[in-house]
Amino acid sequence: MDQARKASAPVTRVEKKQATRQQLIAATIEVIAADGFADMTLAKVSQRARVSRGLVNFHFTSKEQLLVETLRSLTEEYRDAWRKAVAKPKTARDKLLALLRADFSPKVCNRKKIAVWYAFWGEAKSRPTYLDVCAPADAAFADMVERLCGEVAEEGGYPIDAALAARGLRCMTDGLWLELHMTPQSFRRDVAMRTCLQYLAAIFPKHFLGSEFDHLTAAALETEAEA
Amino acid sequence: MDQARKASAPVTRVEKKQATRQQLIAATIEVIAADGFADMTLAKVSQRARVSRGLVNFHFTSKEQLLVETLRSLTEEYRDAWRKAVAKPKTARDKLLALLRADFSPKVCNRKKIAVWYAFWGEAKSRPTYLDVCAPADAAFADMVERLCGEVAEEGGYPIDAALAARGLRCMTDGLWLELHMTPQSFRRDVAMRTCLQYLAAIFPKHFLGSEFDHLTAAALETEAEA
DNA sequence: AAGATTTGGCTGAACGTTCGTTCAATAGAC
DNA sequence: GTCTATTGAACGAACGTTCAGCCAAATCTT
Repeated sequence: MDQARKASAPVTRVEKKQATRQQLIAATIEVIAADGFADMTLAKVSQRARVSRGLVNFHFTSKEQLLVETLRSLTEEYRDAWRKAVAKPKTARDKLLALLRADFSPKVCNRKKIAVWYAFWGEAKSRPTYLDVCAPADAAFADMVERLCGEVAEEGGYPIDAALAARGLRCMTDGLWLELHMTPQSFRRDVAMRTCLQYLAAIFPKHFLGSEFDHLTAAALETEAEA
Repeated sequence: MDQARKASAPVTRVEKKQATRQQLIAATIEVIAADGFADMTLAKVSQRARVSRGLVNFHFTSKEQLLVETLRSLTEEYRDAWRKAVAKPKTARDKLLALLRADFSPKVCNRKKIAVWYAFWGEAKSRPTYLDVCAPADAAFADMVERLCGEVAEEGGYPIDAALAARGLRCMTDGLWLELHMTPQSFRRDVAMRTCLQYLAAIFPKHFLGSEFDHLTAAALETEAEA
């Protein structure tokens, strides 16, 4: 039954439906990144997705739900990224490094998606639905960072508060995302990584004080695929 | 000519005009904090400011300019706050501490105003006018933090990159603001302060490793005047 | 000093536009 | 032939903006 189908060309109806649905979400991300949350319009979304004006209300019950599903898509992509990153390494130290690398990887950390994240965050207080979508994932991420910092702290016997250290690291990465959003010309991935690494090296010197800095100027971090 | 006038009751026409202008900006902040940027409406603003519907277009040429002036007001208030904080202490160490205390003071760091900040940041990419308003002030703040970190680093002869340390501190405070915005129930001023202080103590141990932590649990930090 | 006149902040209704949503008609996959 | 994803026109609501009129403060006149 299951023939060999490429992901590029959906043939069955349910596949096609799911494809256009994803297409609409992708178009929503592009429109928000380009025009902002307030000027995001279903007409613009349908135009960018190359579909008719009324199709959005067929796939999504309302504009609001399209936005919720867009945020859900972003949240899941981010969660999958850091879960995959943290799965490979063995030690807590290397897991933390992988987490940072994932946080600044071009797939999740590019101007377009950061703009959409901040657009949603800007509306978060007035629309609790958005919080319901991403809060569990954010809490899971915070737990993971705190657990890893706790392990490293225990290993090294550092006289610091691991919860505070984890909070500081999370907030620092969020702030670095903000720098990419507001002053992209002054943002560089390797600088962002080194900023976090200097912090980690200061609180966990035995684990992070080393030649790690040299690796991160490598060209691998500089490839900026804004797709 | 100049009679003794209280600031509470403007009598002359120009005073009254300036007062209602400020009233409209204050109402704008409240509406954005309550309903979000996308649902902010001139009707809501005029209703909250207790003025008629068409008055906004008398004081401001358009809705867009009302928003720009609101952001300008917010930016100047924040700039004045950290300038005043940094003026009193003598040493770079104490100036940094005062900067942090100002950053988390209830006057600038409360749910309402943080929500408005993030609302504007969410629209920053698509409306460069907003960036023009706050970019100079942000740059001045960044310069100040970097200068102070540089002084402390030189004093202590710490083997770290002062620019990276300053960037890390700025991003950490921005991220802590985001925490207040997204998960206000898990935010506490003293915890935010301690998060930053643990960072400073780690990179500048001779300057910030001390009994500073105890002070910050004082009730003075806990007074949350969300006005 | 007091009335007369001008000035300017302020009102609220009206207008034109834009947006989200609905729905009958259509075309292509099953 | 049936079902369903898709179209595009149409509708109603909501929004930003405009404007003629109003009233009190400021200025001028006597």
